[in-house]
Amino acid sequence: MGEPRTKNSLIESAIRIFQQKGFQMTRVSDIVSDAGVAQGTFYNYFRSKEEIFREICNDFIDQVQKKFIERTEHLFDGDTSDEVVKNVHQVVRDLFQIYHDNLTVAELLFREGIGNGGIFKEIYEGLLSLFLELIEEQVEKAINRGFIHIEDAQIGSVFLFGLFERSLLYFMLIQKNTDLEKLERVMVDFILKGLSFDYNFKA
Amino acid sequence: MGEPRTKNSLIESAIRIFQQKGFQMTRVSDIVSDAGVAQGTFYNYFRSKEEIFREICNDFIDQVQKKFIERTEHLFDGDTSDEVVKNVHQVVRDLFQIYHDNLTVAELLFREGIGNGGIFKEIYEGLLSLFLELIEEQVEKAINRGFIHIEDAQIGSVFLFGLFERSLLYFMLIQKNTDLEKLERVMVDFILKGLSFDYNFKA
Amino acid sequence: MGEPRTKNSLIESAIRIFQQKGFQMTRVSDIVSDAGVAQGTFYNYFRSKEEIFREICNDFIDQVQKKFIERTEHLFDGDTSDEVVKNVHQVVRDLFQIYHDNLTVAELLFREGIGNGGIFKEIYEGLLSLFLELIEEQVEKAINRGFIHIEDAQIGSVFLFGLFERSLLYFMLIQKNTDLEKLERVMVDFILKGLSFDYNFKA
Amino acid sequence: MGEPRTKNSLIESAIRIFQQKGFQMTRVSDIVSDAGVAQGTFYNYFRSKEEIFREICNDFIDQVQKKFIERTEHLFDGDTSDEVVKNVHQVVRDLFQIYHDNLTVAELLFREGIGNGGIFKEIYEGLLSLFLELIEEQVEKAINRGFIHIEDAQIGSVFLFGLFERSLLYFMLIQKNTDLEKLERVMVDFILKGLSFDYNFKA
DNA sequence: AATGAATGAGAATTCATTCAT
DNA sequence: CATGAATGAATTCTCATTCAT
Repeated sequence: MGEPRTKNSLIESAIRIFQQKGFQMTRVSDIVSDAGVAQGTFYNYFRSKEEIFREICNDFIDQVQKKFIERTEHLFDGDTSDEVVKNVHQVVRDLFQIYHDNLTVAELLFREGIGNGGIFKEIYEGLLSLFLELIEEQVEKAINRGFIHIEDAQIGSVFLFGLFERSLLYFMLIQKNTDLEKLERVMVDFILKGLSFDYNFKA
Repeated sequence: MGEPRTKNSLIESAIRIFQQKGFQMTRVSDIVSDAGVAQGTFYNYFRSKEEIFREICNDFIDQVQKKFIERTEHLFDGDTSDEVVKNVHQVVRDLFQIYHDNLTVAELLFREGIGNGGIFKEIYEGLLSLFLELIEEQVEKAINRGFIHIEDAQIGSVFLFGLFERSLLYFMLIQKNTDLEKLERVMVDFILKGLSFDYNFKA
Repeated sequence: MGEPRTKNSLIESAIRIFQQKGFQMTRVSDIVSDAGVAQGTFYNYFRSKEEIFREICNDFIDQVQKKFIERTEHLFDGDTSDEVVKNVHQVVRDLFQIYHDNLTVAELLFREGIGNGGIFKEIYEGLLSLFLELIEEQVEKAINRGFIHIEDAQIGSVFLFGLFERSLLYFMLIQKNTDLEKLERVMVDFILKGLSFDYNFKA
Repeated sequence: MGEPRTKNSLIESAIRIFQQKGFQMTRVSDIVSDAGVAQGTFYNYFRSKEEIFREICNDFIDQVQKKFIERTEHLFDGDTSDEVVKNVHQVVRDLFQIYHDNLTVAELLFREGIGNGGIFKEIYEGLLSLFLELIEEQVEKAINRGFIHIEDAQIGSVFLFGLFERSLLYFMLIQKNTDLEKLERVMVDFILKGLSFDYNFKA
């Protein structure tokens, strides 16, 4: 009873190997030998290689989705420009945190989702649309409230998302020594200016 | 002089199938049957499945690389803000054009490059670094000339690249009916404002 | 004294599943899950999957064998044709009964014994020879006593056996609603006439 | 071109091994090593182990079915008892021939069709029903014409079929040295008498 | 006796690549 | 150059059996 040790160690190994070699190139034999169990043991816990991948992603997806919705709702909240700026900072910081806490899986999902021929494209693209919609909604609200100006809210959302996702992964995965506080500061500044934010706005 | 018909038809088929199924999922037999030649014929022209992929990408990479260098060099050229704006527009438009002309291969390289476990990660990441360096150089120059302001040139470059690449692929591949002129306009505006461009600048 | 409950429940489950899926396709895990015990428990009672099958068959075989010998010995007993006819009826009825009482196992053994590649072929073919010998012996005796006439006793025995076994299984398994009394009547009539039985015989 | 040598040798090997070990116990590796080709070669010709089995059976089934229909139609043809007897002989001889010519496959299909858990049960049982129907039809016709007497035509057909199939397989496969002409003679005699055939019949 | 996690040999199938014609 | 049959290494997944608790 309560023997998820084997299962956990399979999951940990799987994450590690998936990240190194990608889903397709990862062999079940790689996972089990990394986990130090027999080939058959794998199939006591997962029906297939795909299933363990889904199981790995699902936690992350649920969490990210929930937090993203939660945070993004308040992206441009505030009655004065100062409050709004503070809020944007807060949201960006929170999203940084989510990614940071789940960096490995985030990368995994990102790569497999973008990568061709994947069964995971659909998962990833589902998330992507959701995020874009949420962002667009906030951008539109802010446009209506009159303190940001951009010709097309949807285009703006794609800019925000691309800028955010790409740089996060770049600075968290490739250029790892980056000062995240600075990144946040520069990002918020860039975004707000890009959106022609009215820094003197008062409700 | 013109490549033999057979080789071209293999390349065309390969591009089509790679794009549909991705590199890993594409079988040499898919390519040859699409091209209407025998299995063995493939190996008269390409040493391996990988080689045809590289050959497909190389043209695109060479071209993109050359044009990117060429164009980017003039990103912020100009003695007045009007001239600079015009130039940025020009560069963005040219890059749009390159992507547009090579959309299929661009997507291919993008997906395989991002996708995990690729032999193509290295190709893609090489390009990425090159582009980031080139952009950073221009951004730095513009900062020094005093008409844009951003705390960190490298971070800014990553923003520019992420924003540009992500939205291009989004609007060219997923939301295909987008008005590209509008996209260009909104993008240039967003970028320049995001970079605190001095719209009244005069050399 | 009574077998332990667990063993019996394993045997019952095994019979059910073997009949549904056949020996090869039945997994030990099917049996144990049907019986509601753990995988390991199976091996406290049976050394292997094969062993439980043998054990299931053995009871039936012993019984059938014993009764078959017992009955067949008296197949054509009797001093008048009436007595002989009555006896043949009795034997046929008894054999019907044995099959009827053990229909599931009879089918199991029949199918696995006929079916190729079986370890059970040998068991089944052993039974088959025994039966054929016993029948032949009786047929020969009857020929010698002069009230049936057939050119070759062995061939006749195979006819009797084929006719009997095939129709029993057909009418008990496939066309289940058949009137068994009628079947008996028609069968005895067919057999005796086929064997040129002398209906006016008197010792 | 015209290289069915490999395919034929695979089929021959498959028949041999299937017969020895049965479908389930036969490994594709057994077949290819018997045929002297590589494992992969098998899959150039057959999609699966099941497919080669079906392909093997189909020829036989088609042939048997066609001839069985053809022959059985004339089972009790004739205007005098002599003619009818001659015809029955002819039909039995023809069916013997069909089985004899395809003995290996006939056995294969018989065993796999009877055997439990098979995908081939359905094929076999389809054939069985067809045959039973055809025989029954003839028996009924003969009853109506008044020269055979049996209480139930269906039961009689099952007797005929069981007797025929079982003894053929017994004497062709197990007791191989049997005199087939004698078998035919004894069988026709047994059948006709069993059916209370009127040996003095005239239309 | 009962448990059920762990085992690992073995099976089917795929597919890039070779090579004789 | 073109062909396409042959190859066989590699991979996923199954399941009877074992054994420590």
